[in-house]
Amino acid sequence: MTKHVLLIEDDLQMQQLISDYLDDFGYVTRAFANPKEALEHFYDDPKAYDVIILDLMLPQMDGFDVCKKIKACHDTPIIISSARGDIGNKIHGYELGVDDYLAKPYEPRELVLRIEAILRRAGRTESFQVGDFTLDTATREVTIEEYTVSLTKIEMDIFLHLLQNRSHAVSREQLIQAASLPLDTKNRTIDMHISNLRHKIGDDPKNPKYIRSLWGIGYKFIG
Amino acid sequence: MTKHVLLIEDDLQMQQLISDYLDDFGYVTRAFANPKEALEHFYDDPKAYDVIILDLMLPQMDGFDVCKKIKACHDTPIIISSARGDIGNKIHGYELGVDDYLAKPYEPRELVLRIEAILRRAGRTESFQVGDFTLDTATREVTIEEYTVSLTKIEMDIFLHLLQNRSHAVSREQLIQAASLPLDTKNRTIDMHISNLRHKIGDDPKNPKYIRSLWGIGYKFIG
DNA sequence: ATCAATTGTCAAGAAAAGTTCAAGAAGCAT
DNA sequence: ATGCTTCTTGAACTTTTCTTGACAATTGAT
Repeated sequence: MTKHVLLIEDDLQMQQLISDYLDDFGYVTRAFANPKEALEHFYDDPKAYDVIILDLMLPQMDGFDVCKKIKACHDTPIIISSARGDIGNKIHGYELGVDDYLAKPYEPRELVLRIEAILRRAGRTESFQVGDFTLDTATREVTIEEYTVSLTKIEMDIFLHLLQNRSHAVSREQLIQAASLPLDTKNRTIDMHISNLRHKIGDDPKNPKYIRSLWGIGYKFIG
Repeated sequence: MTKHVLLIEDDLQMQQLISDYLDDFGYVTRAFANPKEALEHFYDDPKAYDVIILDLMLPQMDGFDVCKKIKACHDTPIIISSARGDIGNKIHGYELGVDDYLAKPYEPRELVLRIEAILRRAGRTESFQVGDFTLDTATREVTIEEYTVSLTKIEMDIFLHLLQNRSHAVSREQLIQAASLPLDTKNRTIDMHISNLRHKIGDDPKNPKYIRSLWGIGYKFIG
């Protein structure tokens, strides 16, 4: 299931950078420089976004006000992205129900990690369907035609990443990242997880219905 | 397709380490310790490199200046590699259109991941059309009129090179280079790849629709 | 027409990448 | 601790891809 990010950031270059980066990780980002517009858009469908990234330094409106208004309407996770100088306001942020905090400048990768952490935290009891599968990220159970199996954490992470990029090639490196494994993890390890995963969802590598091996490239979920 | 990396790094040991590591992943790295020389080389052919890795702490020139000059000339992705102490300058970097950051010391593996992410972002040319064909370089699949075949890496490299030079003669030596094969590869090997390729795309050497043999010269893609 | 050079394809074996086993390590719950 | 599950990885095994010699077919030159 593709995750949607609402980005409220007035620095257009920063906006672009983050959008592109998140894009690489399979997120769909909608960005606004103007908080009023962002809020208007948010009100249209408060459940549309999985996480909101909010810059505190905004024109027209105080970032805290934006935060309050969002939280008053729907409990979408918020990550505050603010200049280092505003760090003093950190506590303040948490009081508003902010879920995480990043001081600029930060590494785009760091942001992705935070988002993932929050989504994992927030992704309670949420079960959704993709193709033949019904996945429950909370219990890590996958149901396929009346038949339910439980995946391990790593298997679930890998499965989700394959699903998020279905009909696209996914390298082992990407999967290592997606499952937050150490960077020096061997390829064999991924193969093994794929093997176990295939076994659990009843797939056959020689004649794959779901996960296809791409020689010298990685794997792909057949969409 | 081999990716080229321009490495600007004054620590020679670091330079060697990174070069070697990237080499393992199939990148061709050109390294400079001196930013002026690097820039001169860059100006020679600004499109020659797919990504530039730039150390901020350089002799003779400020890293930011290098960055600006590069970006002013051509929008090659830049990854800044800086000592942890310089992190404070990060925001400055973003303003310069830097694409990603790495704080030293870092794992070479991490660098490879960043490069791949950036190339993925930059190389969104993933799927494109040429004549009757739709090629997907990510999955190495070629579609021709509803019919899809997957090529091997070498076949894809050869096919791309033929396509890039369509209606021009291409020698076997060129194809050997294009597919990064050893220089002493026999001609028969290329013929065989061509044969397999023809078979996959449904071409007949005696009556070629796509790949024509040029006696004593090589092959050419009929445009 | 004859001949040498070049090309097409087969088939065999080498090399590379993928799959799985199995054993031990690491993590977790009781 | 103890037992259970999960994770990791080398090694064995399988499959795919690559390479190349062999030989027939084709081409161009004489």
